[in-house]
Amino acid sequence: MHKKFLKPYEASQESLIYDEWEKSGYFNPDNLNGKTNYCIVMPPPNANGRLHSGHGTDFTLKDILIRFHRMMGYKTLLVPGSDHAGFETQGEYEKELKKQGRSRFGMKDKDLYKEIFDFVMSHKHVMENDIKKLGISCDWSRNKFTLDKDVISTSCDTFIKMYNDGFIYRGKKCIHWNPKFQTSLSDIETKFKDEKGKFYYFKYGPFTIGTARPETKFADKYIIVHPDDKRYKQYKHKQKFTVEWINGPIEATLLKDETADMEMGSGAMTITPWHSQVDFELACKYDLPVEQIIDWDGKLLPVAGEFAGLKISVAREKIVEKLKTKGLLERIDENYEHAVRVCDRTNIVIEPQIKSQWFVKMDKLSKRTLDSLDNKEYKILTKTHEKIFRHWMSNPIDWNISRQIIWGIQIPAWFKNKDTDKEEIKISKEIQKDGWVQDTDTFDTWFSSGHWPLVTLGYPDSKDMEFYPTQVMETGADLIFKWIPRMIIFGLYLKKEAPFKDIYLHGMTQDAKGVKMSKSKGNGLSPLDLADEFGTDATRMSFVVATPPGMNTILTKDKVRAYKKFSNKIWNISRFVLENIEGENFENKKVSSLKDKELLSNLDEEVSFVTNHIKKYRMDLAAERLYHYVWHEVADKILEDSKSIFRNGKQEEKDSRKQTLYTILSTSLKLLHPFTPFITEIIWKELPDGYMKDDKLLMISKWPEHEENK
RNA sequence: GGGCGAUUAGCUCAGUUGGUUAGAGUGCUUCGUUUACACCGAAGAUGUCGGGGGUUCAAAUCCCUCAUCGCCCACCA
Repeated sequence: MHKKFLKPYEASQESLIYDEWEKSGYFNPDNLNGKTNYCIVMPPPNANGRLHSGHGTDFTLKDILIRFHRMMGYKTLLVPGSDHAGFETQGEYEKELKKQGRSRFGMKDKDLYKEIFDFVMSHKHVMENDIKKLGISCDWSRNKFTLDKDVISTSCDTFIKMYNDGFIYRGKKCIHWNPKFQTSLSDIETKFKDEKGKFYYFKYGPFTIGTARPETKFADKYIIVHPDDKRYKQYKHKQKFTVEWINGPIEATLLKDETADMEMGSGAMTITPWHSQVDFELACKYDLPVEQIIDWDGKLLPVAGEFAGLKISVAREKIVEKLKTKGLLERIDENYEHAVRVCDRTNIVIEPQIKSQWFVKMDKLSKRTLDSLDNKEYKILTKTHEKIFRHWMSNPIDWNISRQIIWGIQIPAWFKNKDTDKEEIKISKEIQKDGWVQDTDTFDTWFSSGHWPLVTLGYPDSKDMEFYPTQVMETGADLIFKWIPRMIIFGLYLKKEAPFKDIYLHGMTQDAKGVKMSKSKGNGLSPLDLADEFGTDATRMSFVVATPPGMNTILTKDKVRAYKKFSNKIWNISRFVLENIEGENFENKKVSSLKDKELLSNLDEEVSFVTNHIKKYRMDLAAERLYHYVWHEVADKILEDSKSIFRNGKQEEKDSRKQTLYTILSTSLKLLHPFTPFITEIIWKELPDGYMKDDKLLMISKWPEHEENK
């Protein structure tokens, strides 16, 4: 009797195995004998966060592919890494600062960067332990962080190369400016606040225009009405008018555009492109001049005439007063409710301003990406996603890569007389003296993470570049137009080759109500909690089964619980088989019974099915098939049948069956290993040496032989 | 506003290119403890495959339409 197997299965035994795998060195391809490379790069999770169920699905699928190919004899590499997660982490750290009664405003950028860096480094191991807990067989000796020196250096090199090749230019964009703290803010650093205010109606030539911000209107020269608005039918698009305005007569032009809201006020509005996102877009559409009215401190510029230098809050009433005197004020709506954009943390009202930002020209790069797809240099596995991808890439707009945060890679651009007519630019990674000031903006996170397959493999000259291009990029479907195109673009641009051969996108993980799991909704199921409660193997199974490529999956505890029972089943099958083959020597015996030959032939079919489906990225179907084979065939039928043979059969029948059971068990363990690595490795230790046990570690034992196209 | 997808047993979902009697898990009913396992086994009940129309010898599967839900992107659509 096997003493150890008298105990029931407990998932807690899993924790001992990962160390053993890691110490064996076989996560590192340098220690594998295979000739053909098989490499997958893991999308980097937030270094400062925990893994969520999306990562669970993500990493489990990759690990299945890696473990399968390792057993198939490939030289496999799964590269781990972590992301600095710009916005999110800076926000987290600001909360931390708040607890200490401090604020990022007033801090030097460099000091803040250093503090966040140390903060993240001290938390990174938590997320990494999460990956280990899920049993992911990645090579930790190649671990990467998105702010490692070489990543920064490579991203900057690409920026410089693209600038010199004419792919990068400086263009204007409307940003959120905090005038008190003299900084621009990202979208998520701002929020809307409902406010009750006044809405003014002024005479503007033959029109009545409505506005909540009279102080911005000095240089407004364009009136917008809806093309279908019957009130303005008699006027023509681009018709000119001379109108009396705040500081005397000006020439105004009428534009008919659908942006105008007929329901709002009089249906006519004037635009102030420098201080409004929507107006700026209109100005770009019609190629209108844009003029700054309010300076960076929130005071009026000389264009305001007698009001120049006044704070906008003071100026407003005075301007209304003047217009009233001139007889241009029609009426004031006192109860105007609207949402004002304010700084998320300081509640300071945001002043939209136009600032120059860096853009990447996308037309040629996108076209090249599509050409490469047409030439089948890489494949997108699901047709739906290929359609979305093609559509997106066929209509590229230029990519704004400037971000107004500190926690990122600072753009290697230097200025003299920035944002003036005399602006001078120098692009360089080196520190510049003589009055040159570096751009305070950082790269959009996708700019640096677009280099991920390159930098994780040590681009440009590391030996690891032999793993480039990688085999497959497997990630959440939401990244089809964020990350995937960027990686392909940079791969093609720098290395003349797409960074992966296949693109496999899994869906989003949803809760029981079909809502996407996310931190903000608080409906997530932590894969770590699930692993604690039901075991990692069960959790992995639940991530895989019923998760076909591209489809959303719903994760519930009931599902995981079902696979915990499955783990128990595997354990007890093994217990039964091991107890019955105890002390047998299989070397010279053959399977003699016809029934047993049939069982082994059925087993071959399982091997073929599982193998071929993993190759086709249908891990979901492979896992489901294994589940049914192991439970309802092996346990329910074969084991039950064996009991009567062992009780009443002839010696020859018994021997034949024992041999058959051992073959079925060892083969099943191999087939199951990529899906449920822990329990299979634990049981593998108990198999008698020799015969089917070709290596001490199941992880690197040989995948069962199979027929190719069954 | 635009795009994409889903709708199959009480619940959560499979169903690969159309092809016998539509399948799993979970839940439910009855029975059962014999060489692993009660985290078990055996047997069973449950479905107008969202509604309507079309193509076909044949539709859960292909086409059209309506309804409901979800996801993504919002100067790209």
